[in-house]
Amino acid sequence: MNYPEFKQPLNYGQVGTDILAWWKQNGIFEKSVSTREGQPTFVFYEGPPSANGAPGIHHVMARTVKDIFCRYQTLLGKQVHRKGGWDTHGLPIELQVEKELGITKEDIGKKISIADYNQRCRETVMRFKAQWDDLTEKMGYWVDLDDPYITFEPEYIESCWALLKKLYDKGLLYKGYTIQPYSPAAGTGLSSHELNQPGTYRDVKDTTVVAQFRVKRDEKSEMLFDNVSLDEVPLAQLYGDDNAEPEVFILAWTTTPWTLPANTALAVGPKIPYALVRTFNPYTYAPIRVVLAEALVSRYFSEKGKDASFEDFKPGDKVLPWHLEGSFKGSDLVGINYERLFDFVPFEGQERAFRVIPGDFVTTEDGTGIVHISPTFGADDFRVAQQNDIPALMVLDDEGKLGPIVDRTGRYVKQMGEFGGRWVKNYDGHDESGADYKTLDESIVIKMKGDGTAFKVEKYEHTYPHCWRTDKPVLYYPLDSWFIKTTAVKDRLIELNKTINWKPESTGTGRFGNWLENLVDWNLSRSRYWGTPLPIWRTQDGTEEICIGSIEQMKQEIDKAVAAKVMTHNPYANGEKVDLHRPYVDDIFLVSPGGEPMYRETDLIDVWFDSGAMPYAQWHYPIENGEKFKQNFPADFIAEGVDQTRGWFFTLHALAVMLEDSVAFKNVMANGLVLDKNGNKMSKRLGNAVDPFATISQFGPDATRWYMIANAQPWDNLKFDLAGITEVQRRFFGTLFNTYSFYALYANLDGFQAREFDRTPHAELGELDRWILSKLQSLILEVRGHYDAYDPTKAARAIQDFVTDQLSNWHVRLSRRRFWKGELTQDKRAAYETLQECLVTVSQLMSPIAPFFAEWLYKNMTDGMRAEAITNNTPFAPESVHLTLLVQADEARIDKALEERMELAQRISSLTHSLRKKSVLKVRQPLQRILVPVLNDTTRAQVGLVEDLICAEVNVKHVEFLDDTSGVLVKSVKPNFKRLGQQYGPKLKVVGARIQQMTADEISTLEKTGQLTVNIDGETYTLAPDDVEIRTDDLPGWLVATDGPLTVALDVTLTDELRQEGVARELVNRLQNLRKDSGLEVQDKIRVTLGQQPELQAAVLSFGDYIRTEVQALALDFAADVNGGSVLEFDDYSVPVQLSVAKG
RNA sequence: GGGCUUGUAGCUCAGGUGGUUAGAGCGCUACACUGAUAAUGUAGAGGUCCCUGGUUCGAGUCCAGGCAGGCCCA
Repeated sequence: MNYPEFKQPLNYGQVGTDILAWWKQNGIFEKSVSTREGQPTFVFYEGPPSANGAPGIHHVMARTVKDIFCRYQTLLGKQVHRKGGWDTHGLPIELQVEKELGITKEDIGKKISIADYNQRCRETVMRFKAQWDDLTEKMGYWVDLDDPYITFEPEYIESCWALLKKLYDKGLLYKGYTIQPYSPAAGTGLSSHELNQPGTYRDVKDTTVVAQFRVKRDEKSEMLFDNVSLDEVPLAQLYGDDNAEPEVFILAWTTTPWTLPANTALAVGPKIPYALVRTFNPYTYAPIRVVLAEALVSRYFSEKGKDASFEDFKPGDKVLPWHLEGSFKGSDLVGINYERLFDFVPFEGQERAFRVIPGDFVTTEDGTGIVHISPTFGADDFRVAQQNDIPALMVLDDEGKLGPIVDRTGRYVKQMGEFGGRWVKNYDGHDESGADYKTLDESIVIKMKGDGTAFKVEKYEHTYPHCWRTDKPVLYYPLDSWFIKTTAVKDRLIELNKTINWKPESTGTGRFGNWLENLVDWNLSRSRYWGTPLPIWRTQDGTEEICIGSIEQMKQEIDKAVAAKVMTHNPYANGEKVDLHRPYVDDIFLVSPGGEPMYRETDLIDVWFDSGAMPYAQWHYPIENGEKFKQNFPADFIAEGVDQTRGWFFTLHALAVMLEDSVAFKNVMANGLVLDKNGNKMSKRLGNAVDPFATISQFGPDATRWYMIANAQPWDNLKFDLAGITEVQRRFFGTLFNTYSFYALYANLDGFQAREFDRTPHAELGELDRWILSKLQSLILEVRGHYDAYDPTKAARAIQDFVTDQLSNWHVRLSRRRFWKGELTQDKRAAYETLQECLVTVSQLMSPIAPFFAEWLYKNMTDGMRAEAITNNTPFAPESVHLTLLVQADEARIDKALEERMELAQRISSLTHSLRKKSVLKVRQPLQRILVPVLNDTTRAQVGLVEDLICAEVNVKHVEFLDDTSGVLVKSVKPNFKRLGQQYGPKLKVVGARIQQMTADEISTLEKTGQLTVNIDGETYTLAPDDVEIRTDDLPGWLVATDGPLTVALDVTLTDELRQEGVARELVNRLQNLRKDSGLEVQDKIRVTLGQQPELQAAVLSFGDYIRTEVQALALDFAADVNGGSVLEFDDYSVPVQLSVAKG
């Protein structure tokens, strides 16, 4: 047996495990890399997963995408190394350990030593490694698991240090501050995780104020002044001076009045409309004009006061008269200068501050639509201030350091005049019960009321975060942080990003591009324990510091420190193993050039630095392996979830640009999410998570992968439905399996073994074979194109369509008779060769997506020719499809005309089936002819070439063409709107209507003379043949079916001969069923005896040979009494039958 | 709130540069076909192409504004 045969249905899960075992035994993955030694490389970076949780089905998705392109490039002959990696640091691991130990961050270093704690983290982080490795294998993801990079290893951390030092030496690493949640009572910063603890957000009642910021009149703000409505004479009188104009104020609301002295800017929404309103201050009754969002005017001004008399207004009146004087877009207001509200402390940045700036976070939900910005007390404020070059208001403390106007205990600094030393909130628990007690906020607004800078003061209840330990309100406060100055290379980041091929493109230009446009410096600091420590040591006063770039350098510095008696001894003096984690690095003290001791800055760095450093650190570069690094940088391809856009994708890009002035990757695919079948996020809690292991073992890895890729583009979210896998399995894999089984069954019967080169010359092949081979070449071109463009979905769909619709359902179906009959003729040989070529090529094309099944198919198809191939070193010499070189399309074999006429054959067949159905004539009943109207010779010739195929498919004797000369064609005409529209524009309607009314004579004139002049409403139009589409969709007296320009009529006349042939076919069908039911093998010969029945006997008389050949009967007789056999059921009668196997 | 993205049949998805009658598969119904077939064929039912405006002779497609879902960021 040349080709293995399998029982239906195939167990696809078993195929997966069998092939996997075979791969392992034969080291196929290793060979897929080693056999490409010396070839051009395709560099792939594995984004390291974290093994502290079990893998989910979405990991199958992400890794399938990675695998596809690595395998594809291997098929193209490139060498693709795939070093695996593990991401091992970070907050999720720490939180998991805290949870398991039942401790909080506060307990670390107290209840548990940092050393023990980090040891726990180290053990926890690889907990699910075995499961991950298992999934990797079972899903067929080829990645090198034997030598992965692990981010907690000393070499890896050392590389990170070396890179940090490079950045430091370039001046890109600096200490600054960010605004973070801070608990003054506890004296500590709070992580967002701590802030998300239940109960931290509580309702509080605060004193709020709408503050008035006085606009400076200058060129920029002139528009707010020059459109005073001068016709309102009484106003001028009211101010007592014809030239006097009320001052203009910008209104801004705050729930934290104590931040107002730190105000340095006001933010408006660029697209928001704003209003200029004339009115009075409700506390001082001074005439004023104010700016606020148009949408919020009604919140501050009553309907009653609208355009009310300004003359009649008296101090003390409840209703403020107001008048709308102008409106502006936020963008018009940007750049306006205003006066500082409080000036307790000197401020050097004066001239750059106190400006109106745009802010993307501004809304008209509450307040005034204008946001007060104090860069030292709000994260948004800080960011937007930085982007607009607005300085923060800082004061010098006793030690000469700059700081905010609030100290770390939560009090105003003493320079704050009458408010100096006061608590911003009640952080010390002082007594608030006195009748005269005023909070700082209250004191401030009272002062503002007097100054005429408060427009509205009210108590307001809102939710505000509180420290989970002290129950005191959180302060957003500037805290020290180390930064990488990514803004310094912003332009280069943007420029190089434009050279990256993003899939989908919008993620690169939109999500990532916009992020780069609004870049702020990368905050590296994390106050945690399990991670890469910041390698910076500083003196107490911060004037001297050193950045360590290697273990060697650290040891040398330690020696210096020992010499200077800063350290007692060098713990690594005798070659002890170095652990660069805390607490060990914290116990190292260095000495400054000035002789001062230096202490390590206690921060860890952002784990994203770890993963972004992977192109370098995976090789322990730049400490060593410079050559290896060069060969593997940058990556040709990476792929991760779209959620990595500002994570891994960014850190890779940022580090590559800063360190190498290069991109880190040339092609990147950002894949979407895997949702449940209802479009909801999968989660263990909801119980809708799909278990990848169960899925793979039930459906096999190939159907799972194929479904995920074929169903939706990888960058779209996938609604994961197991029913979809079943469908893929049945429709695609089932069909492909059946096609193979069919081939194997008959090839084995004939003892046929395909050979690589001894084949029927292409020119000698029949239409059907040349057609499918032409389609196959087209498919190769198409699929290669899709893979090259990183579009695996289109590749999968094209392969699927070819296999099910073209190969199985047309080529094989129409070729069946060629396989059934007799000897191994030249035509039969050609049929085998053609099918063999299609199947092997499909196995190659599909192998990146369905690696196991493709392997199964390839091996079944080619194992029999392997020995010869190896001897001659020909394309099928490799034992695995994944070691082959992807076949090139032979474009000489693409015959578009042939593909077109086969499509005509398919459509005509379909129409004929439809007509049979309408006439209730089963396909088994032969009919004389079908009629096909043709209006040009090309179509006629095309259809003529496939006439035999059509006849066989729809069981008619011939195709008859009807042309103009037949005189029976009825033509109709349809306007060609595209052409007519371009030509006639608005007149298309009347022209189109006129065309649809064309008479047969007019059509004929147009056809013969090439033009037709028509008159519509007195205007003359000359029509050309291209302006219309002429078709014949009616044949009087015939039942017709049409499909676009194609029309088919069926001659339903039945002659006696046709009837008899129909009966003969029925008989064949019954006998074949009987053979099958009796369990006979395909090649068994039989003898048949039938009961006497006139119609059958007549049919056998005429078609005996045909029947005997079909059912492989040596004898076919009638007898009066047939007993003990079966009964054949026909439409109107039953006939007993006796069937026996003919020996010999 | 911002950026990006998705919205077409019960479900999953196609629908270059606008062209009048919007398709496929699955599912459903009916009939047929079947010596490779858990396949296949034919027919039927099933659509406010998310909504509202606009541009145009003509909009699923282009523009503007919304609505709803998703991701990331605040």
